[in-house]
Amino acid sequence: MRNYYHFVIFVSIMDFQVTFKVNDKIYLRDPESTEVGREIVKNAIDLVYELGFEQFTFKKLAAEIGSTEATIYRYFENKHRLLLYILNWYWNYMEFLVDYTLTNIKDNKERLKLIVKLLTHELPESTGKFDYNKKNLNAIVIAESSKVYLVKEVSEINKDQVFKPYKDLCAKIATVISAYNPKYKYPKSLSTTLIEASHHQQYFSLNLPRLTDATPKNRAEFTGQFLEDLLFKALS
Amino acid sequence: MRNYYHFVIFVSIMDFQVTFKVNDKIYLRDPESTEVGREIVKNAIDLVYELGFEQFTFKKLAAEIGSTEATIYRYFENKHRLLLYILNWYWNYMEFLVDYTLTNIKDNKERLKLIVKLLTHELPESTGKFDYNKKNLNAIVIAESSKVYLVKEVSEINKDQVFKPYKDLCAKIATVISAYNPKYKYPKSLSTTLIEASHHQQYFSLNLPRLTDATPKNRAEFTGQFLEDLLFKALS
DNA sequence: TATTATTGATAGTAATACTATCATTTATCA
DNA sequence: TGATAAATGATAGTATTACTATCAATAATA
Repeated sequence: MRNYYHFVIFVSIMDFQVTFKVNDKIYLRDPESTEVGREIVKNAIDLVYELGFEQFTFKKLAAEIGSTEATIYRYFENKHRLLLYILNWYWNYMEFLVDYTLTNIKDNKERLKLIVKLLTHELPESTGKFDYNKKNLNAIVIAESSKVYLVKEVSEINKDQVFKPYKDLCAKIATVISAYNPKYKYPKSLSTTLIEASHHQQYFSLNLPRLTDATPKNRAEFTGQFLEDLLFKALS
Repeated sequence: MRNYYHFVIFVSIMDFQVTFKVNDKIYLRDPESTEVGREIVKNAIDLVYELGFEQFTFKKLAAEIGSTEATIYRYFENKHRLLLYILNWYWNYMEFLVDYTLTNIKDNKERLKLIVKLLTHELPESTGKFDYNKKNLNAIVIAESSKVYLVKEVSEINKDQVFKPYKDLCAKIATVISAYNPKYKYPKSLSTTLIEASHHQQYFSLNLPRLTDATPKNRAEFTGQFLEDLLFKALS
C-alpha cells in the first residue's frame, strides 16, 4: 500500500506547475524566459541522453530545434554550462521532492526510507507538453552528472555558487541523518555517498554488471535496497 | 606500530621491479616495449594531472616528450585509450598491492582494514627513475577514472575486456567481504562503493568541501575512517 | 652490411568550439 | 499604430582538436 501511496504523491505533483530559478551565473540569457530557450534545454536533455555528453554539440542541438549555433551560444557559454544548468534544475527539483515527500512524516526512519526511494527511483513523469523527459533526465543524472564537477576548473566555477543546489540537497539529507542518529560522525559524507552510489550502482548494473550484485532489470529496486541496508546499518 | 609496519611493506615493494601486462586490446603498439612508449605513458600521467583530461591533447604530450603526434598515435588510438591504459595499470597494481599486503594475514577484519587503507591512501612512491609519479597517478585516479567508463560506447569497449582489472579488483575485495560476513547480500556493490566513494570523498574534500565532513588536510585519513566505519557497520 | 622496423617531419582533412556581422523577424511600449 | 529595441537566423570565419597519410631519416636486427 505504501508504494501506491507514493505514486499518488507523485501524480499530485504533476498538477503543480513546479519551476525553479536556476542561478543566473550559469546562463548568459535565461532559457526559461523564451520559447527558444525552453526548447534548447528540453532538446538538450534528449540529445545528451541519445549521444552522450562527449558527442553532444551545439551544432547538433541547433539542427534538432531548427535553429543555429549562434542562438544557443547566446543562452549558454558552452555545453558544460548547459549540462550544469540541467543538473541545477535536477538538484533543485530533487530537493523540492524531498521537502514535499517528507511533509508531515515525523518518523526519522520513515523519512530516510523515503529519501532513499527518491534517490534511487525515476523522477515522476509529468503530462505537461513543455516538461522535460524525466526518463532521459534520470539517465543523464546517472551517466553524466559527475562530469560537471570532475573538471580542472572546478574551483573557479564553484565561486559562482553553481553547485549550491547539490550542496543544499546534501545538507538537507545530512540533517535527516543527524536527526535519526545525532552521534553519527559523517552525515554529509554519507549523504553524498548515497547520492553518488545510487548513480554508480545503477550505471554499473546497466553497463558493467559484474561490478554490482544487481541485474539490469531490477536496478532501481536493487539499488534502493542496497542503499537502505547500508544507510541503516551505518546509523545503527 | 601498525602504521610503521605498513610503511615497511611499502618500502620493500619498491625493491621489486613490479610490472604488469596490460590487455593488448588497449594499445596499438605496446608502450612498455620501447623507450618512447614508456615516455608517453610516464609523461601522460604528469600532463593529465596538470591539465585535466579534457585539456590534455596528444599534441601537447608530443611537445612534452620532444616527439610528434604521429608517434603517439602509433601507440594509442586516442587519448581515451591512453587513460584506459593508465587505469588498467593502476587497477593491476592495486590488486597486486592487495594480494601482497594481505599475505599471511589471517584475520578477516584485519584484511578488510588493510584494504580500506590501500584504497584511501596514496600509492607507495618508488625511487626508480622510470617509474610513474605515484602522487600524480593517485590524483588522476581520483579525478579522472570514472571518465573511462562513463562514455556512450562503454558496452562496445567493454567487449575487449578492458575493464577486467577493475572487475578483478572488485571481485577480490568482494571475496574478503564475503569471508568476513558470508551472509552479506551485496559484496560486489559494497566493494565498488568503497572504491568509488574513496575517490569522491577525497575529490570533494579537496574541491567541494561542503559535500563532505572532511577537511582537505586530513582527506586520506578521514576517508579511511569514514569508509572503515561504513564497511564494518554494513557487515555487522 | 642489408633489411626491416620505428620515428620525425610535414601536410592535410573534417569536426569542434567558438566569435563576429548583419539583415530579418518579433516583441515592447509611447 | 508605428517607432524602437531586442532576439533570431543566416552566413562567414578562426583556432584548435582529432585524427590520417606520406616519406625521408634513423635505429635495431639478422
